[in-house]
Amino acid sequence: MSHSRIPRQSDIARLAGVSQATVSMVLNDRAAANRIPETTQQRIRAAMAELGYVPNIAAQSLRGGRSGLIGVHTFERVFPTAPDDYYREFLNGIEEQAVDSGMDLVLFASTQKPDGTRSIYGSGSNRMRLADGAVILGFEKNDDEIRRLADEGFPFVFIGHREVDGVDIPFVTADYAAAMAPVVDLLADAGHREVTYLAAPLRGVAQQERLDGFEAALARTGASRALTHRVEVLAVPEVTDEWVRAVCRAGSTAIVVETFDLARALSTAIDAAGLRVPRDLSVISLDADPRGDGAFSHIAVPRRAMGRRAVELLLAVIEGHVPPPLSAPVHCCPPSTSTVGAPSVSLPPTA
Amino acid sequence: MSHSRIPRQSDIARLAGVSQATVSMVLNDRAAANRIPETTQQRIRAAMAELGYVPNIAAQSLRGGRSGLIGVHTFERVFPTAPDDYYREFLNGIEEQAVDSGMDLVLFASTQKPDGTRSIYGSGSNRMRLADGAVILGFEKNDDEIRRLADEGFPFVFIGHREVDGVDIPFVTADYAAAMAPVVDLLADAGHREVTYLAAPLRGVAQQERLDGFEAALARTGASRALTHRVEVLAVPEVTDEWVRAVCRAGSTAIVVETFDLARALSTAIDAAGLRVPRDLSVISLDADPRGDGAFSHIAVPRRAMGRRAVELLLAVIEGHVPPPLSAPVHCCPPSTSTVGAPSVSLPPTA
DNA sequence: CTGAAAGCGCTTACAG
DNA sequence: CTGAAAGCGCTTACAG
Repeated sequence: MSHSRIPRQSDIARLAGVSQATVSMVLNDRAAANRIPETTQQRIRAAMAELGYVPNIAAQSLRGGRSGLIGVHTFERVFPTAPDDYYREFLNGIEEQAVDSGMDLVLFASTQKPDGTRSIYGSGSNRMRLADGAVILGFEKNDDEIRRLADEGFPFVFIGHREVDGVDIPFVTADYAAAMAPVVDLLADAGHREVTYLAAPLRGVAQQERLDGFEAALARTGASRALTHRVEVLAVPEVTDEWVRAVCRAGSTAIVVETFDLARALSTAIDAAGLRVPRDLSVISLDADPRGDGAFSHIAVPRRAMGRRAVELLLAVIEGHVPPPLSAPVHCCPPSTSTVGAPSVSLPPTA
Repeated sequence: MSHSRIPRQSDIARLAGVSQATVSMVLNDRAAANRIPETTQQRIRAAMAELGYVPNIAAQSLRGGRSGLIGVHTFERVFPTAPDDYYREFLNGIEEQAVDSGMDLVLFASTQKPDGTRSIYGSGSNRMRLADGAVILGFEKNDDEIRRLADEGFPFVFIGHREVDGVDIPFVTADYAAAMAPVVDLLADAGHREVTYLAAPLRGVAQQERLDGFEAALARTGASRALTHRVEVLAVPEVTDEWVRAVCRAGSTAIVVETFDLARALSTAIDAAGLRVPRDLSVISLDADPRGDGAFSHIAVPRRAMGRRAVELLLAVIEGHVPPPLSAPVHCCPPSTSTVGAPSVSLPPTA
C-alpha cells in the first residue's frame, strides 16, 4: 500500500531523461511527426509503464484536447423504474459503438432536478462539457438549452427527429415513412377497408413519426386502394375487450398498434373478447416487444442500430466532418404477415 | 449562430469591474468570509446572469482534484445482449444514488478487449482515474488489477463479496446467510424431509453465497429438524419435465431454485410434468424475477438497494471516512409461503 | 531532434 | 475589502 503519488508527465520525463513536452508528443502519436527516435520513444514508453502513467483527463480537456468521453443525456430520468426500459436498447447500441470506438460513456445523473427532469444548465454549470460530445435522447426536449448548447459549439446528436429554430441538429432517426408503406400494402392486399390506428398517449417524436408515416403511406396509396383509417389514442388500461368489440362493431377489421406495451394490452384484450387473430381481426404492431415474444406481426424499430449510428454520427461531428444539418436514417424491418389475414365478414360476438 | 465565446470568470470580472479572483469567491460562497460588500456581489451576479456564465468543470476539476464522476466497472460486458440484464437493477440503484449525490456516472466501455472481457490496465492506461472512484461489479474478477488499483490509492468498492490477498476491499453484499434461515425454517415447518437445491452453472459470488448460506442454515437447524438436501447444478435447457419427475421420484418434495431464469424454466417444466405447486411439489426461488411476475415464493435480492449503498460507501471511501475493511450488508426480504405446502405423499404420475 | 514557455479556466493562499 | 500571482497537468506552437 505505497500510495505513491499519481505520476504525471514530468515524472516520466525525469525518469526517461527527456522533457515533459516530449512525453506529451509520444503519448499523442506526434512522435513520428516530430522525428523522435524510436529508442527515445521506447525509453519513454517503458517509463510510462513503470510508473503506471495515466493522463489526467481534466488537464487534457482543459487544454483543448479530447477527454475520450461521450455524454449521454436525456431530459428525463435515464433508468426508469418501469420494467420495460424504453431507453434500454438505445443504450445498448450506444455502448456497443462506444466499445468499438474506444470511448467511455458519461451518464449525466447530476443534472437531475428534484422534480425528476434533467437540465443541462439547470445546476448552474454545464457538466456536459466534460465530454467531447453528447448523444441526447428521450421524449422531453428543451429548445432553449439545445439552442444554447449549439451556440456554445458543443457537439451533440439526437436520437429521434428534432427540430429547433435556428439550430441545425444532427440526428438519427428510423425511416418510419418507408417502413409504413409495406404495412399499408399488407392490409390493403388482404382486402381490409378500414383500420383502427391505436396510438399511445405519450406523443413522443418516434410516436408522431410513426403516425405521420402511416397516414402518409395511406394517402399515397389512397387513390388505388380504398383503405381508410381512424385514430384512437388510448392508455394501456383503456385497452379492454370492450374496446376491441367496439372497434369491430364500428367497422374496423384490422388494428395497427403503435407501441409494444399497447400491443401487450391489446393481445390480452383480444383474448378476453374471445376473438382470434387473424381470423376475426388482423393486427400489426409498429414496435417489437423488447421481451422478444410479441403476439403480433410487427415492424421492428432498430433501436440498437440507432444507438450505434448516433455514436458514429457524433464522432463525425466532433471531428468536424459533418456539415449540418444531417440526419442518418435507419431502416425499419418490414412486417411479416402471420397476424394479418382477410377481413372478418361476421361481426364478433357481443358481450 | 453567434458562436459567442464561452464566457469565463475574467469576462464577468471585466463587466462587473472587479478582479477575476473576486468572481471566483462569490461563485464559491466565500464572499462572506472575504467580506465582499453585498453591492459588489450583486453586480457580479448580475454580470454572470447577463453573460450566461457556467463554470468550466475541467478547470475546476484540474484545480480542485474532484471530477464529480463515479466510475462503474465490470470485468465483463456491462450491457449484455440477454433480455434479462443481471446488472440492470444494480445500475438503477447506482444511478439513483448518483442523482441524490449529485455525481455523474462513467461507464468504461473503452476498456473492453476484443474477447469481450474488460481490463482496467489492459489498454495501457487506467481510464478509471478519470473518476473520483469506482463501483466494480460482475462475475469476473482480476486480483492483479484490483491489487494494483488499491496500491495506487484509487477509491473503489465492490458489489458482491470480494476478497483479494493483501487488499482490504470495501464491498456491499446482501446478507444471504440471514435470509436463508427463514427459507429453511419454512420448508422444515411444512414437514419436508428432503429438498433439491437447483443451482445455476455460473457460480458467481452471489450464487455461491446463496448456496453456502443455505447449507449453513441447514446445518444450523440440522439437529432439530430432519431436513436433508441434494444439490443439482443445471443449465436452463436441462430443466425439463423429465428432470422434475426424476427429482420427485428420488424423494425430494421441495425445490429451492437459485436464480430467476432457472425459476422460469422450472415453472414451465412443472407445468409440463402435470404437477401443481404447492400440492405436488413445494418451490422457493432465491431470486425475484425482474419482470415482476415470478411463479414462486421467493426471497428478493435487493439489487437496487445494493447499488445505492455501493455509491454511498464509495463516497465515504473517497472522503477518507472509511477504515477498510468494511462491508455493508443488505438484508434480503423473507419469502412468503404461498408456493410452499406440506410434502406430497403420493408419487407424481410417471410419464 | 528536443526543450522552454505560454496558456487552457479555475481556486487559493498571500499581499496589500 | 480587493488584486496579483502561483499552480493544477496538459498540448502546442515556437525556438533552437
